[in-house]
Amino acid sequence: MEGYDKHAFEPFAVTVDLAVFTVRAGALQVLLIERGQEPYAGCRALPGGFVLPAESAETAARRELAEETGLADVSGLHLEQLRTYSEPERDPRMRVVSVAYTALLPDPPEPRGGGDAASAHWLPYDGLGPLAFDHGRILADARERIGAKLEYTCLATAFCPPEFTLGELQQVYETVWGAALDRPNFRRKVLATAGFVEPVPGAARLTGGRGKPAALYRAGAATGLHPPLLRAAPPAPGPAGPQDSPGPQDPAASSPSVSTAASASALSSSSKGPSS
Amino acid sequence: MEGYDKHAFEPFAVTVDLAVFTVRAGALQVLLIERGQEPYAGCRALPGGFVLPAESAETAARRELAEETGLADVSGLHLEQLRTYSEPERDPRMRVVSVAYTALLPDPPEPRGGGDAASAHWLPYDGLGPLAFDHGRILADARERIGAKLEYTCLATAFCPPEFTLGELQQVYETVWGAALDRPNFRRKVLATAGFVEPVPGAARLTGGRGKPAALYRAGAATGLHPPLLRAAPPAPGPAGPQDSPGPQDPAASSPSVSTAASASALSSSSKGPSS
DNA sequence: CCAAAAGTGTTTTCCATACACCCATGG
DNA sequence: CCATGGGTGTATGGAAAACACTTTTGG
Repeated sequence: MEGYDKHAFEPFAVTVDLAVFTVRAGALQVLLIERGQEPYAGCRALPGGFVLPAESAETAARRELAEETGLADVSGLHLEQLRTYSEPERDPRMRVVSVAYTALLPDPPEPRGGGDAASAHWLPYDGLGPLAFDHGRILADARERIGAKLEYTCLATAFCPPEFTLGELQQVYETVWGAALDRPNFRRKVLATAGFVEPVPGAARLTGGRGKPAALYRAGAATGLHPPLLRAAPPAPGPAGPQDSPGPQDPAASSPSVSTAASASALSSSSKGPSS
Repeated sequence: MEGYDKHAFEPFAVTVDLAVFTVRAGALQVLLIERGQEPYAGCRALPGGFVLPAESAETAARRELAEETGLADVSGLHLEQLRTYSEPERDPRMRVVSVAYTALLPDPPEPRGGGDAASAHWLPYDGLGPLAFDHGRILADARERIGAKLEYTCLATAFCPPEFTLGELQQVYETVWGAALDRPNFRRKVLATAGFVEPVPGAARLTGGRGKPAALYRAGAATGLHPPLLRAAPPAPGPAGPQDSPGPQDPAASSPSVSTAASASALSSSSKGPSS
């Protein structure tokens, strides 16, 4: 195993797959493309592409993110490695090892990308049908991780524009967790955590309609939340599980290795009413 | 990017690297090999090897784990994907993308592997010198993850033999976190968390010497800890950071992409007194 | 004036901490 | 009988959940 030989191994293709999320219209939405080519033609799939010889997977992911979203500047967006998927049969054509990334965007991104031939669409996460390859599992893994990271990191601000109200931040939590939070307590918790958010010197802003204008905040310098902001009890280990949050789709299944054991509980939109 | 062509890309080698930890003699120890070949010859490195054409990275990691530890049965050991390292220059010879895994072993594993030519050794994590390639960073990432996961998962039992005492479990926490815990409170917390540990019907056991015999426990079915078992405040965000836990070595650096902003705080062994 | 959303205050409950203390064993 | 480690009990402080209440806007 120490003897390197460029031809001792079959060529592996290395790609990146992107699970790009945003919160809009009170729903968690995902950026998906529709495949044209044959393996899974017509199916929805995660955006992605090859890692070029001179770039890291991280660089490739950010490049693809720019191409697929059509955004000019993606340097400020949250992009984070999820994990790597390497099952030998995950692509029927050849051996493809894919490094999956999760990206988080604030609400107002361009609805569809323009860089590529395959058009990308924002679709609500709940009620998605099966995806191409093992992308359903990748997406489910990404979604689970986001929900978990909201508990103990300041990640939620990545879903918000540069300046936001605490109400918007709370909506991010409520949308991702699928549970209502007590506003006074949420407020206290966020403000008590040093470096989570910081007030903007400017004045207050209307919320778009009736209601008292809300103060504006910026994301702070902190990345971790100590102590964490806990939700009820998502990982119901075994019995007696009154499921709450939308356990949305369970497309290309496979059992997660770490296993939260809490599988889907279809209570969102029972059948798929997607493109409306 | 949709047009597949087996020759459109330069061949990537895909490998696995293993960060294998154990707790022995009150210290966190790591399994390392000493390189014979030239790039970084004589340097310590993580065990690892190529992913074979027909296997997944996970399978390759478990195979390497068996080879390097010399253990006959590694099926019960905790093995978990850490992340993938893909910087173009991480191996001077060619393009190597490496999927890193973290493995946790109970105390009494064979001290060194026998499968491979390169002999593996257990070495205390604190006070290590620089490692080959970017393995120093990989190891640091793995170590950080372990410390964090002890807080909100039942991972600690992976460091323990099939049957263990609460004192042993507590020692795992204290060793990994580098902080003393209050025994009565630790005990209550662990026993109050359903599914963390379960008592063994058999009788009590001596602790090896003086002291009251301790009850034996087994790992339970739960994977997550709700609520978590928090330590003091590891990620000091920016200013005014009275560092506590040993920020051990910071070998082959590079700035982490996700960045906890809290970089190493050399207070363990001030300078590097490595190979002693 | 009413609805809706922001923001403040208060009470209650629970949990983590910090101890004091008893039990069982080896020397 | 004393040191050592296992195990139990208990008081106290602080934070989180629950909820009543005021403020400020638009219709």
